[in-house]
Amino acid sequence: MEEEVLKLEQQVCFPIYALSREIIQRYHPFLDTLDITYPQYLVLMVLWEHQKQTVNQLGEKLLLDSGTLTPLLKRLELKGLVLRKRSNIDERVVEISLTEAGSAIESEAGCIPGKLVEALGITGEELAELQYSVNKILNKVKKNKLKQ
Amino acid sequence: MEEEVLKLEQQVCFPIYALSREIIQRYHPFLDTLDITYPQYLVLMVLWEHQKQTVNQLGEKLLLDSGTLTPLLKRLELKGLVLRKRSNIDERVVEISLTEAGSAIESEAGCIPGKLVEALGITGEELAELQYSVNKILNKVKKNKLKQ
DNA sequence: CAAAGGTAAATTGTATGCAATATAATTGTG
DNA sequence: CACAATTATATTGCATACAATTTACCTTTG
Repeated sequence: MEEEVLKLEQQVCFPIYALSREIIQRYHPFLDTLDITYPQYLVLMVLWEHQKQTVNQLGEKLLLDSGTLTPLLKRLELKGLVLRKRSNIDERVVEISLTEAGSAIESEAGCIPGKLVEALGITGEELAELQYSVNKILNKVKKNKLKQ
Repeated sequence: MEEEVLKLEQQVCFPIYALSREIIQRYHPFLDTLDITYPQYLVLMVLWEHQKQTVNQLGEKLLLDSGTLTPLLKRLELKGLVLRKRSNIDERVVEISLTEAGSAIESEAGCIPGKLVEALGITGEELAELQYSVNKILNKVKKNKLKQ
């Protein structure tokens, strides 16, 4: 009986981990058009909403650290989509902002969420249920993280 | 109005992607004790249940390809936890099985799922709801994958 | 104001992920 | 049986993730 806890389907994380990777794969055809990866798309999404962000602010929103973000942002800079500039007020801080090209592709990206849901073959209701339960747990886990 | 679709919280995938990484981080203290990573733990879990598996079978269950599994399995072999052996019947196939050490740590791992739920600070009910909605979508997406 | 302490990024090293390609073995077919 | 097509892994190359450390720059405090 008790060995049941070590089965794959019953794990807390495996289905989430697998689903995350599956969905990111579905993004590929759409993101390829823009020549960006999924994490790069997330960074751009934050910038489309907030114009300018420090590496730290991006990290807080995306739950990523500088070890991941620094090289990723350098690649976005190379593609000409963002600017990286040391703050004048505090030289430790690097401010990330959009270039014209980076701003421009927002309109091209607008259709992606809709197309993705279609590509996944799920209903709006199923999606809403999933988002609700995932967000609830994510918020709890994030809060719980600060306590540790 | 319509630009709302490009906000982070409303994305299909971001919360799942972030939650997956957060949970895997919570596994760390427990997996460190066994000196294995999370994907390595998943492979062992399949083997604890099925004794012997080909690389392909592992890939189907974990949704990973040989590009990920081959080096991962070599690392597990180096740690002395699994054996990799070409099948006699079909030399293309590599069969993965547990060593004594690999079997032995199953009992040490038995307590991990319980400890993890505790570490996440979520209730059994919340967990059940999450598992239900995630598994439902994952199954749909997996089925949908074959059609493509 | 100088030294200690803290902070923000960058760097280093290791381990995934995964697309694309290569390699080797097996199978199907004329 | 020869040979094309298929299949199972392995390899290559690139892009994350992330722990741990380093570096450079503030900030605080005696």
